[in-house]
Amino acid sequence: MDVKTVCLGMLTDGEASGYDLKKEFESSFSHFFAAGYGSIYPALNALARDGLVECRHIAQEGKPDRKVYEITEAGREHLLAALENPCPSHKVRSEFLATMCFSHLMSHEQIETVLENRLTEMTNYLELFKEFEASRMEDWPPGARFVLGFGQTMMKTMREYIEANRGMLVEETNTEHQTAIG
Amino acid sequence: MDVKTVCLGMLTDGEASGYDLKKEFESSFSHFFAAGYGSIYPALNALARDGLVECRHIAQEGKPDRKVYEITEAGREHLLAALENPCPSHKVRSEFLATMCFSHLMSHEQIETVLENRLTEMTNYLELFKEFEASRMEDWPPGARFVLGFGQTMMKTMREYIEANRGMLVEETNTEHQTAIG
DNA sequence: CGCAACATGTAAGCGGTTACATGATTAC
DNA sequence: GTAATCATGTAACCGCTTACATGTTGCG
Repeated sequence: MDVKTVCLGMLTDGEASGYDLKKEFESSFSHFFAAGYGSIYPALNALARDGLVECRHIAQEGKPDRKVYEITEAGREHLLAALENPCPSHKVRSEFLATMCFSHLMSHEQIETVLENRLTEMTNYLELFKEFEASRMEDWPPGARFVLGFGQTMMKTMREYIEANRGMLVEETNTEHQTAIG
Repeated sequence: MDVKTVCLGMLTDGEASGYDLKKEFESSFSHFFAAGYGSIYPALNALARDGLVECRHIAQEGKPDRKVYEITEAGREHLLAALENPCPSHKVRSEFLATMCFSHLMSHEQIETVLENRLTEMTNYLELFKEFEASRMEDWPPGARFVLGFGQTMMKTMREYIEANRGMLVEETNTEHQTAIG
């Protein structure tokens, strides 16, 4: 499933511009699917070219036209076909974990910094999620609530795991870490 | 951090061939960093070209030469520099969660299938992790143990979350799911 | 005065995936 | 016989990231 298909899915919730979709990628989708303007705008153009969405231009003063996209019947069919994949992937790519694999080559200060930064990022996510909960969540489709809860649970678990196990990495007796010279 | 750097890190544990490294990507790294032969072999060639690893050819009968790589002093320095990044990323890309966002467009059977397949994949990971625990884990550096525990905790939590919350997606009263015709 | 938000796009480049190519040995 | 394991690679392709390009409005 690529950016095109996710955009199509977002448009089932109502018409939107590329700018609007970007905000959705940055908010409710941010913890599991990244996309920038460089992917979104070309994706919408391709969807329009293939007749899966229709575009309405809305003129504005001093700004480029707002281009609002609406999913078509063909688009809905295409989306439903994409959703038939029984094994959608769930991939993690973690430089963080790769770094921790080699923590015995790092100083305790370096390790602490990396862990603190990761904890901060997870706290930021949790605060973002809390904002969602504050607003009209009861209108959300069940899937969206499931996905939000999933993200919350994962972030909390990661935070707890790091807090409970950071001692493994820094409280060992080897204050003198191995260096390149070693 | 790219495949090259991770290969370099793996080689701090002792010399290895591309084939060996692939096995490591498929085992202890599988839950957070994917790499196929098409990335690994070119990566090792590039590392050798840049003097970060050295290559020994070992002749074999009826098979291509086994090419065993060893990290160099320059390689160690390069790796340590890479490990200085205080904010290594941790990215999730989940077609699974994207699919669940649109579960209100799917039949209950489809949703169940997707959930079952995801549960199976997590169970497979947990069995893989259990195998690691059975073998000489006490020799592992602390970082590797931390990362294994991290993976176990995440997989267990995901499994529990899905089992506890699948009802959100399929037990609702809307047995008649929305279709493209709707 | 400067920054954030609004709003859309292109183009180069990069990194990784997939498919292809080869071929012996061993175990079932 | 047939599949898996051992063992290395190339090349085309694809999708996404990054940097660039442009310009207004409104807030502090």
